[in-house]
Amino acid sequence: MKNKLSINDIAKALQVSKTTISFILNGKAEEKRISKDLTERVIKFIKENDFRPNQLAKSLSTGKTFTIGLMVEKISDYFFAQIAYHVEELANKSGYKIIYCSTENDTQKTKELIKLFAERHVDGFIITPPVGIEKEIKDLMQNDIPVVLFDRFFTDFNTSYVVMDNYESTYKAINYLITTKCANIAFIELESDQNQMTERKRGYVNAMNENRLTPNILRIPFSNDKKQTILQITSFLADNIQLDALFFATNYLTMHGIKAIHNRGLKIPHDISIVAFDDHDFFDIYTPSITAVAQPIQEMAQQLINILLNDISSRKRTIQQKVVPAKLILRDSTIRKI
Amino acid sequence: MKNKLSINDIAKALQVSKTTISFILNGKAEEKRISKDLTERVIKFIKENDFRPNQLAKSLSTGKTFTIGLMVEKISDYFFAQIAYHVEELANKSGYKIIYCSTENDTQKTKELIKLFAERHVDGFIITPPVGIEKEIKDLMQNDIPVVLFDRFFTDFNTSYVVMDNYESTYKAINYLITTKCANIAFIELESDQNQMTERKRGYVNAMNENRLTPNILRIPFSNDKKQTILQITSFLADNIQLDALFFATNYLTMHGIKAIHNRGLKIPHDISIVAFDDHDFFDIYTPSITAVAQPIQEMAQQLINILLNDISSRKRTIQQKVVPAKLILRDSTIRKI
DNA sequence: CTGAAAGCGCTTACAG
DNA sequence: CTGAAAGCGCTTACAG
Repeated sequence: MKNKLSINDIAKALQVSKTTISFILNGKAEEKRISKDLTERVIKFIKENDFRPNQLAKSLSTGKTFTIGLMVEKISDYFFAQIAYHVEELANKSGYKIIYCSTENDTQKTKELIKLFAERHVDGFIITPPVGIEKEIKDLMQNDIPVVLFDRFFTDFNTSYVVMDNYESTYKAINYLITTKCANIAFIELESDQNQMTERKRGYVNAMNENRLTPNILRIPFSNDKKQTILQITSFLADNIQLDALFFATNYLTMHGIKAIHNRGLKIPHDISIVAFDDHDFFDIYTPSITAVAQPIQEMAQQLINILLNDISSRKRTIQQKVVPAKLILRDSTIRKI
Repeated sequence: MKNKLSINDIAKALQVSKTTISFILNGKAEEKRISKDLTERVIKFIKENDFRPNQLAKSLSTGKTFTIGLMVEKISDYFFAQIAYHVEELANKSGYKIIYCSTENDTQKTKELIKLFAERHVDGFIITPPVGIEKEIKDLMQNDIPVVLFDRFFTDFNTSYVVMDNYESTYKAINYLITTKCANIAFIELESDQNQMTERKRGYVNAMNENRLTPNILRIPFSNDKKQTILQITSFLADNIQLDALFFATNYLTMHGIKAIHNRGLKIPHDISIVAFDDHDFFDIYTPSITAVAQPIQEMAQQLINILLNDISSRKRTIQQKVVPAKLILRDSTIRKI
């Protein structure tokens, strides 16, 4: 920005002190009892010259940047991309901008990114935490920087968060499958000990046990690529020909699982029913359409922003925890058997 | 950030001037011939106290924020979400952070957002421009702020950009359909006069004409919701039963088109072949898998960052324009007819 | 009703 | 080899 106007230039041009300009700029003209006449002259000048105060200078002196740090596992994933969209839209309304990054669920990378965002003095953080960053989160909180976790949280200490009801929604979905006469239901998940995953599994296992059915769990390593995952699910299906339903713990697993089901020449839902965790555009279009446990994305975004902005603007930090219910969207991939 | 260390505190604690601290911090110790002994003492102190300079202050005095403004049509769209992922990853390597927003292709909103980003002194812009923001782009350039457009550009004035070869890739895809003996090929597009769309259409029309086939174009209003789009395509199919292939100009149109094809009870590819512009995870999984014109997303992101960072770091602005070739990914939705 | 001055936390030209 | 001082462009407590 070369030769851009500053508050000083205006002060000089108008022969007024910059204090006065600043007050007017910040809508404190009345409060500071600046004369109407002067106020109007200044406003006119500002409009005519399209003056925009330098936000960096403003931030440096007020300590507020009106920037939120959004740290998600991977911005391009359907779920996170949707969250990013809604969070930005809502933040915008309150004058906040979003700076984002993908953690890739990498602990070390995330620690560094938190520091980088803190250096830039973001006003608050929205984070899907990988394991092992408890200390960094605590540091932020001790430094009085608002943080709200989402998608998952730490069970061993208290933070604000917005998560889905992973246990309940999975539990219900499995029970639904059972009402359709499925009995051999497998649970396909990522190898992860984060609570969003363990809760889904707990919902599955409890639903199965309560119905005197035997849980059957396939764990896919994180390091797998697409092809490996498809192969692994394919051979799992070959080894478990009794299966009549699959519950996929993430939407990407569902995508790969569908390929595997094809490889085995099985028909959905006739030979095997499937339910996906996390909805996706795709599931509605696919033939047959796919039953899914849908996260209420817009509501989650709204909660995240509410909690965060509220925390930013209030003087004392509060802990707020929201567990939002999911919605089981019934489609054609689950059908009554026999 | 309460009671955080500043360069002043360090200067006091170590009984050195802050000038010296600043030099050491910026790796200018040797250049400024600071004694090794002092340098080490300072570095040690910084490490021990985990001192991180306030980037706001730094930016205010240097004029550099190491922030890039990414303005896309909609961050949650598959294509833009992928671009966002790669752009951030690449920018990160050079110490840049990304601040993003969705323009929704709204001219007025975009103008305002450009100003908001400029106020924050982003070092450069990556923009998918809606129509009518030529003046704002020119202003940025005149103020010596690097801008690179992508996905589309303005034909009436010179800017840096990275776009796909929309004409050529569509032209080739249509010709491919013709080699599979399709003759009644319709082109389904969004009502848009932006060049990425008009170029795709030009590729279609030329390929048809050169083969003495009659173009048949369906334009979907921007304002349509999902349901309306599906209905519109469904009735188009009913009115044009001679069609043996559809080319969809965007991946969302493809999704809706597939539903419409289902509604009509047509089988892909037996009754009708389809080709999508823009690839999507979904297309590979769908049965039948969908032939698509794939944008080389990672390459585009790389070009965007190369051009922008190069422009940021060089003193004189350059105009760089890259037209990257697309790849026609043949899958099961296009099959030789008869 | 309005302004001079200090401060936010850095950088850097200049001086010795 | 090192430092005092001015400056980046704002805000705000204080004074009159």
